[in-house]
Amino acid sequence: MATTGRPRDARVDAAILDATRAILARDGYAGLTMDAVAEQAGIGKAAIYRRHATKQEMVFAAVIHEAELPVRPDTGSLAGDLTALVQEIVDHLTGPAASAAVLGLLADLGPDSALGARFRERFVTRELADIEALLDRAVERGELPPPPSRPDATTVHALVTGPVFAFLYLQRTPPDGLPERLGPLIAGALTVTEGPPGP
Amino acid sequence: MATTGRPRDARVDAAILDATRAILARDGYAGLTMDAVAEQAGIGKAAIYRRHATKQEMVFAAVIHEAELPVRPDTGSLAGDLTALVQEIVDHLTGPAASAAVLGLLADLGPDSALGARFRERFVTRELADIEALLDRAVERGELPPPPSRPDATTVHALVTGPVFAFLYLQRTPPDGLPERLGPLIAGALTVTEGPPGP
Amino acid sequence: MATTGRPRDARVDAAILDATRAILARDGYAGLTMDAVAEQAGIGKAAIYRRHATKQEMVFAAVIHEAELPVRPDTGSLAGDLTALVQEIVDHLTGPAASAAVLGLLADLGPDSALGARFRERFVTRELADIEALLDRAVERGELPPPPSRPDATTVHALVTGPVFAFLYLQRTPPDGLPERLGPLIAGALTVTEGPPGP
Amino acid sequence: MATTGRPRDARVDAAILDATRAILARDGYAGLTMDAVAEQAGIGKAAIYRRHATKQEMVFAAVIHEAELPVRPDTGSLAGDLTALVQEIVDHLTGPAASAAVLGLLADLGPDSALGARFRERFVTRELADIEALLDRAVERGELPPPPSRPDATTVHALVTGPVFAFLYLQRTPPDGLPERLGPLIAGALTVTEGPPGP
DNA sequence: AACTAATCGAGACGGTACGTCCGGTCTTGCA
DNA sequence: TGCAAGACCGGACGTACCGTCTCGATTAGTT
Repeated sequence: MATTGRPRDARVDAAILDATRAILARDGYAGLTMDAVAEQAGIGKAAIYRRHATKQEMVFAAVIHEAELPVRPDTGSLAGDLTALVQEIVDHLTGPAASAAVLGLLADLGPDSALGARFRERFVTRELADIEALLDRAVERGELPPPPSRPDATTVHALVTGPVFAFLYLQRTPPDGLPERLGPLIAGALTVTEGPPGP
Repeated sequence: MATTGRPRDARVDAAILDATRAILARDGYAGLTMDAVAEQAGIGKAAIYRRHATKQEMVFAAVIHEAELPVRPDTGSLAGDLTALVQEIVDHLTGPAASAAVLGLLADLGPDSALGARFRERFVTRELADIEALLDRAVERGELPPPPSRPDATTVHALVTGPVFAFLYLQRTPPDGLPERLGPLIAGALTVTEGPPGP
Repeated sequence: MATTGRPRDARVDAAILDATRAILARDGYAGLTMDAVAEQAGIGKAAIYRRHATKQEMVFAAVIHEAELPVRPDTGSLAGDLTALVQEIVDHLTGPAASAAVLGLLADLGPDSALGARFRERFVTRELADIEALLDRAVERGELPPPPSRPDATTVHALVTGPVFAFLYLQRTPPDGLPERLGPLIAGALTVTEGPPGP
Repeated sequence: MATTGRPRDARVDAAILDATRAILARDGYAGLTMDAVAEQAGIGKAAIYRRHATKQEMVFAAVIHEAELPVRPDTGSLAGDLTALVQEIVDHLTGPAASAAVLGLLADLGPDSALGARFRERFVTRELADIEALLDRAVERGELPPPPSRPDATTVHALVTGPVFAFLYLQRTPPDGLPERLGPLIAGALTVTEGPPGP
């Protein structure tokens, strides 16, 4: 049915996402308006809706999808690897656009939407693979027992991302030095699941 | 200035909060409308705004403020106390109305609003006192070193509430057995703050 | 179902219709925007749609329905009565709002709509009664034969309004002196249907 | 500047005008969309705008310009000539496309546009020449006095087209037998311009 | 018993954002 | 250069929601 036609203008794609991020940083998620995005981007609203079915999709694309996940090198220890992981999550969530958007997005998505699934795929599933590798390295180093005693990747994910969320969005604590404090703490939680190491 | 006039009808107070919870459970936070609450409660919108200045205040009152915080008994161990604390938070957040409202509320409140401060007072400050007592008990038992080496209450709060948020709202994992798994894990994190056990 | 509630504000009704007429006079029917009406009237769009289901209904109410039909006195002759009738139609159609709206309204209405029927009721049916009386007076004076030879009221209506439309909207001729010229002409058409009056 | 290049496809011209007429007949003037015309014609929108500067121009071309004006023979009497003229106008305006378009076009054109002038040229100026001839023939026959007493062509034009418009678009009367009734009536109006027959 | 004053359900109010649609222009690749 | 396809900007559409205001009708407490 669709043959060729005029192709989408890549500059328009970029302008939409840039404007979305700028407005998020300036006015927050609640102050983000489709008309404002269109005006700031210098485009028509139809150009937005041609690309993003809903406001949530657009914000997701601007804030979550665009962010490139960096490689996670082996730091030589479980605590170091976890510190690096926390650092990365903190970096993600403290950007001006992301910090304004994440909660609103999470709230709007709900448990059942298709976009909610994609959101979780990005924020959960994809991290889980990295965490799995991180844990395997710790087992090789002897820091953790081999499976099935080895801690669950899902649990580690919750232990890593959860406190970051709590610090940033519940307590609204500034994130300075957070990774360095959280990383070893979580490593401690994982290495001694059967009680404190007595002599 | 204010003499007497007709007193407020307590049944209206209850009807508003009940309707709010019912609609939250049925339609979620995004589907919650002031007109819908009024209709479902069989009252006028003015009666709502006479009691709650904004939609967020109303939801806060219906979901957060109403819930009575239980007493937290001494379970005899740090891990037990933490398990009980996690259990209570999980209970709070898994009710049909609360689970629908918390994220939306958190997003709408933002870092600066007065209601945001009250929300945090409920969810953070008030918990901090209990956590402080919980930690003191652990010091007395010899499970933790005395201050200043004793872990920070804010950190413990983040370690406790954070993973619960992560499981419920990021991973959308069912909360079965969560407290029993999380409690000891966090206790482990606190008892070995000086790094993993040596070789 | 509907009990009392706050009654509609009559000043809002008037503001809407006034704004409609002002914008019609300034920007024409094509330039008439619901947003512009709302802004000019200093009200919200919802207040308009609460009263008028469509733009056409609103224009109809502003331009057609409001106009009060004057009484039509007996001028003593068929030609005089017809001249007065033409004069009145010309007056109706040369107002700044009406002249801008009538054609657009007529076009938008179409043959089948309910509003089209109301439009015709105003512009046709209601005139027909007056024309009937006018013709009866002419029969009494002996200017016209009694029924069934007496001309049809529908035909007279078309002979009266048609040329006015043609002058105003097809030829765009200024309406100066139109009634004085058209009235006797139509009277002539009616009095000699069987050919010119020969001696 | 303009060289040659690929010549325009005459089948495209026809497809556009056919589609325009079909959609006008099916959906009316208000339902006529440029995209719909392009799709129905199986062509691109650019091909339309290469031929017609605006939607109005296109409709004008499809409905007004295409119609070829027939020759108007001498019927031997003023009433006969006028009947034939009315018949022709009725024929023009009762086609499914024309009847849907004329009012909308007239409304969109307004008094000042260039296309409005062309519309009037077709519907007024061009008829005026024929009416002039028609009147001259009547003068030769002795049915009318010679100029300057002879009726004005513009007036005759309004007397002829006006009632047809009124019957078709105001009253929405079926046009059966209209020319036969209107022709003699207008002839009567013209022959007795000095008032009703005395006693 | 009359008065006062705040409440009640109902719903209109101004403002603002939504997502859709259309007119007229521009840009692809193909012919 | 023409052509089909379709993206582009601008702007109006009619709907929905928030928080406020205004009715007439209660419902106490105060005179």
